[in-house]
Amino acid sequence: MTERAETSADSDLSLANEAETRRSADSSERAYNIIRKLLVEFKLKPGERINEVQLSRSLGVSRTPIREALNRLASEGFVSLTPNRGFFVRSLSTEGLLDLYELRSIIESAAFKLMCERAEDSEIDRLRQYWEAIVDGYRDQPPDIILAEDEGFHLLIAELSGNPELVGQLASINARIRFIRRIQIEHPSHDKAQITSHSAIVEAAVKRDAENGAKLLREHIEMTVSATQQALKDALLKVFAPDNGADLKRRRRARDA
Amino acid sequence: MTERAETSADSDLSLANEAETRRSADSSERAYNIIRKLLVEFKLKPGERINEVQLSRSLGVSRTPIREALNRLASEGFVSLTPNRGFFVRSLSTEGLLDLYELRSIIESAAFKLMCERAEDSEIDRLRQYWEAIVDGYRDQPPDIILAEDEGFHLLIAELSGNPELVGQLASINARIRFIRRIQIEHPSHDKAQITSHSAIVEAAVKRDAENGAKLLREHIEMTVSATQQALKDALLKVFAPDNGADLKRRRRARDA
DNA sequence: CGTCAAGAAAGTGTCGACACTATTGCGTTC
DNA sequence: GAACGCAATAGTGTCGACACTTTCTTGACG
Repeated sequence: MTERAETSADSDLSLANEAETRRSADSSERAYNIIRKLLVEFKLKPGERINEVQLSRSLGVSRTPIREALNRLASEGFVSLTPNRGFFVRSLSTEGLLDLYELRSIIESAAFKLMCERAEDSEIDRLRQYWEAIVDGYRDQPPDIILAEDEGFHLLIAELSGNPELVGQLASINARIRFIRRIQIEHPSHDKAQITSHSAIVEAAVKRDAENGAKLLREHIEMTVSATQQALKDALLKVFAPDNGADLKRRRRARDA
Repeated sequence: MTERAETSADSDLSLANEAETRRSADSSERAYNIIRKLLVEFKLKPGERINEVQLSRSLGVSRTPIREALNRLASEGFVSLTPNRGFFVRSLSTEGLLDLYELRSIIESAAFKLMCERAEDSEIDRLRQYWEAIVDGYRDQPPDIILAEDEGFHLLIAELSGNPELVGQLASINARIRFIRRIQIEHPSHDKAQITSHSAIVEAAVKRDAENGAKLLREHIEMTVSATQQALKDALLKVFAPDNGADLKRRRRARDA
């Protein structure tokens, strides 16, 4: 069932981020990317136990790189490890997602303030340029591109804060909520508001209006949260009831610690 | 040199935290704790390459659990992995430390605000009780206890924020700066200010004065930063020049990306 | 005397195998 | 017929070995 992971998955996945520790095109790295993709696309379902042997067979490598990848994913919060029972897919319950968005909001607004204090004028201008370069065709891009551009925008703010730890944190959060953001982006209702938000944020940055910009960011992120809840329900429904979307009452999955 | 890791290290290390994924008393977990202890105590020196075979010999296990532990530590930022060259101890340069403290400050003040908004009265009271229970003997405890109590205090605030992601982040940050905090605690100059800080923070919590409490926390943390810089210098000196503390000019270590 | 190259040594990345733990299925007993 | 325990199965945790890469050593050449 989880067999036959698409083998072309190792290339296009790491769109944007991960300012962390880098690796090469090892088996281990490849496994990490593929498994993470399986996770964010719900090919591996929330709450499910991960069978290392199956995975190693379907990826064509031994269990060692699989386990290394899973350990890494456990540190990043994608999966959890119960001692002699194995790795489990951590189900992002609704609250879990909201917690993540809240953390993101905290970090981003803090990053914005720091950027206002510290960044060079030329750097602020880079942010402006970045946004202006993509704003025109923004709505017309495919979802993956929109997502990458959006993440890039926010990551750039984090970078201009001058604190690499913030960048790392944000990148890690992004990876965990990427799947839901992609779903959201496909609800076209949101794009317009997103564009005006970003423009307003850039404007605040140019003025170095830390308070207002931070507030805009908070609102920008929190605005998406309600839509997120619906998107999450849709996603879970799609996962647990791929065809018959009828009896959604009985689907009481997504229970997590 | 790094041989003979103290074998009694697996018990007392995990003082406080790690609300993350849990494991058992596996070899892997044991290795993780021991290696992390070696790292925070500078037994493994910043910038140094970590020899897996040596480590596995000195811990009496094979390389597999060693590598799992190192992967975990890499995700947490303690070490870095260069593809075919191995794991390296990430040297916490001065800026790196300041970045971490800044992140900590951001998260803690945000947590305080959220706690003020959300926590039950009884929970706030738990914070008050926690602090009152330890404040009397605070100064007289051994450093490790003081450190654990201090971390516990701040972690409790994070818990009362109601956002487990904040707890996890803070726990992870704590682990990375623990070594320097321990050194700081041994400079007795600081205790007094710390005690009054904590008391003031509790007071603000009881009044649910989010703004003031967050400000106090920021100051409380930033206050330690200048002391931290000196403490870091001392620590590095001790590490790289264990006996002859004379020519500190030539020690140009702690260079990091 | 310094530079470079080839070979030797050391070290990482991955594998298959085995021991031990958890789980499942079956038969026994009340 | 249900609960319990026991055996069989499935799955994780760890090991030692080997291939391949990097690093060090040695020796030849300019």
